[in-house]
Amino acid sequence: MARKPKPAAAEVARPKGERTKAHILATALALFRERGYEATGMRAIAEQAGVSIGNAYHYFESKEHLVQAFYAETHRLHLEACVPALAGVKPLGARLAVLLTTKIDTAEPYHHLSAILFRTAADPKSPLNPFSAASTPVREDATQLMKLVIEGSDARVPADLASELPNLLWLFEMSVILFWIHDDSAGRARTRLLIARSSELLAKLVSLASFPLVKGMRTEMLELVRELRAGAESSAPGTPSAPS
Amino acid sequence: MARKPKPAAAEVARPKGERTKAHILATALALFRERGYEATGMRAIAEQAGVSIGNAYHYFESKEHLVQAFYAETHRLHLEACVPALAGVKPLGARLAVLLTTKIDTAEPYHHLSAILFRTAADPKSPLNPFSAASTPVREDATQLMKLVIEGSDARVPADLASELPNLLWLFEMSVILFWIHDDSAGRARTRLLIARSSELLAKLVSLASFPLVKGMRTEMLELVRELRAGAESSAPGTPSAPS
DNA sequence: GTCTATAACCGGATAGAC
DNA sequence: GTCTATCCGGTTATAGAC
Repeated sequence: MARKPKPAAAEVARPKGERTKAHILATALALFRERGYEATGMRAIAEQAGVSIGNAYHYFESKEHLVQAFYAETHRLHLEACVPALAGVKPLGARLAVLLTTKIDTAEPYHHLSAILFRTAADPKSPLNPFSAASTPVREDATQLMKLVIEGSDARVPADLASELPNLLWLFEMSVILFWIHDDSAGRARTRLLIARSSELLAKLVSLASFPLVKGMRTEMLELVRELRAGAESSAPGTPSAPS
Repeated sequence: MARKPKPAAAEVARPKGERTKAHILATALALFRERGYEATGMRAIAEQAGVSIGNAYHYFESKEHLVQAFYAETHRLHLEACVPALAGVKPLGARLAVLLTTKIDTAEPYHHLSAILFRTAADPKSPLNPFSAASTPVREDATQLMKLVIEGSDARVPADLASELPNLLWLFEMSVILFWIHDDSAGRARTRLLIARSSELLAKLVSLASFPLVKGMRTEMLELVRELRAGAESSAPGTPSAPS
């Protein structure tokens, strides 16, 4: 019953054609970067990678799935840049600004690719959309990082707000990225202005959340968010909510 | 020098092939509604409309442009439903809810088509994206309606906020529509919940905007919005801004 | 110069053999 | 897992008709 003779040790390290997959992805990203997404055909990718079209489709369901794979990679890059940059920074506003700035800096080489990714955000059926089940791991990673930003700060966050804040700030992050995609100013100056100011504003808002005048609204808003999430049974688990 | 003999009166009414264009659009919308966007081919549209493919492309640059044309039409429907429904309603929150509810009700038959439209919102290059120059007239119409909602209410809005509020609330409207697109609950119950509660919350926020604690933030936020718009020279004139 | 039609193109995606 | 051959549908080139 010895099903797998296993030729030698240390062969588990590269599960067969995993190399091929990584190679195709790397080739695709390079070509996207050089020529742009639209101008790069699947035929060109396959040829450059030294495989056939059919083989490329064996590893990636579609051209857009190549972009999704790239998305996972940029998050890794973001993590590497963001976490060290956060060291020693305590105010919430400043930490938020660090997260967002490192985000747009690490993603800069793929500015136009990000637009492709975001294009699918509105399509409920696409597996690439950030609210879909398929994107859950990436979304979780992103909110996890946001949680680190909050908890590492010296801001006092009320308990009820604390549990939702990472999700709410992730939505804010998505908004900033959407703005960035449309931003063609030199050095993305407009996005940087937006980040600097809105981060401070949001931090101030959080610090004000316990004051009597604002507290009622905070409670109402959080209750709404909870109810909306509760209503999402069959739909995607991660629930988008509106800005307040 | 009589350049145009003008055969008879009332011939200016139908400028030639305008009928054909309208007919193609109507046919396309019907087919989209019956079979869905993806499942409806340009060949099928042309055939059903009794024209050739080439002719269809003479009137509409692309399949997506058919969707843009539909968008203009839904706004007309929205207007017809919204304006009468606003009569007699004075509180800002209620008026906002009326605008949003009539919006999703009139657009309901084209729920999945709206997703197609929104898909392009992230693509800076697409003429269909709501922030683009090509979409300016439609966006203006929408903010104009929002202005009517605000000015017809009994809410007291500070002057500096008043000039920006229509634009800000238009962004809010876009967010609600994005939520609606992803909402597959029965009767769009979750979107209706979102509309009812968030409209009230926003109205409350506006009424609080003059209180000392909040006033500073209001000023800062409005200044940021103005600066962002000022920085948008070469880009689209209508500038998206972040939620606060 | 505005409208209409036919035939091809092009590129993403699939079928099925090896 | 890898390939070749093919499909399919949006789009374009181009020529003729009003």
